[in-house]
Amino acid sequence: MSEQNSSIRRLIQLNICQPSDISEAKAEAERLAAPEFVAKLRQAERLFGAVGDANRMKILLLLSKKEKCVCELESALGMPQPTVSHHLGVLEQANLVKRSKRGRWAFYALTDSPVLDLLRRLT
Amino acid sequence: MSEQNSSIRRLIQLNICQPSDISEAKAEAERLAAPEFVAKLRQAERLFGAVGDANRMKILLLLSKKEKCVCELESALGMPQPTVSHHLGVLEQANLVKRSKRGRWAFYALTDSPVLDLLRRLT
DNA sequence: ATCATAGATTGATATACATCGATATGTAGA
DNA sequence: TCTACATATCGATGTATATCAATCTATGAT
Repeated sequence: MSEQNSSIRRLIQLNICQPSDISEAKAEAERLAAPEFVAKLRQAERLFGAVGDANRMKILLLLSKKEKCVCELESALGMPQPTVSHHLGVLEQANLVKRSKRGRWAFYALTDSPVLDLLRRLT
Repeated sequence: MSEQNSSIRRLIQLNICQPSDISEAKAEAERLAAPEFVAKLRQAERLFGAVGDANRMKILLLLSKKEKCVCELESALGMPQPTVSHHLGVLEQANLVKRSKRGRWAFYALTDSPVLDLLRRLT
């Protein structure tokens, strides 16, 4: 609340920013560091981290038209099954896809996350 | 176009999916692998990768009210200056913030990216 | 019950990335 | 020009994550 470094004292002296700016930022930072908020950030990290990979984006876009099983994705993307499975796991943890097992097959379908709308806008 | 693995042949035989599904997925996958699209994916990776970090999200949220210089962020977040500078660099590369140098200070302000709207929705 | 098979998990390896001390760069004031 | 200083960059280190061969699990078919 009080320990300001010299740079900031100078910022205030030179009227580049107001003391209120500094204390407001400190207060906001405290809010961002609260355990409750940290949990939200972790979830957002998982979400953004999950889409932030080209191969997973490809998977999401492939699932846009219709749900698919692992072997379909494996074949379409030309990547080994464990790799596909791994990425699907990450996407599932982030709640971007949901799995439904039917017989031997595991079908993955998109959930309706706002992140997916954004992904489509961006690509 | 033709080399289907046995799993897929069985999927079709059992009428779990149509051959057209497979060829459509292949076509879509080819589109996703095109150099032009790969560039888009790389840019999206940079963007999602940039927001997909708790510290950088904190920075973005702190900048929401008003642009700030490095030392303000350093003080508010209690992290060393090179770390803050590094994160701001990542955010700048992703076009999420823009830098304006004023005297000795470097002020960073948010751009108006749709990702930021999403971040606010999620937190 | 046994076998074949779709997919998950494991484990090893490589690569990417966060962190942050040390140092370089550029700017302002004297 | 010299000094102080805000920020950027470098470099070393630790940690996380992608990839994929090998293996395990679970399910359906015979």
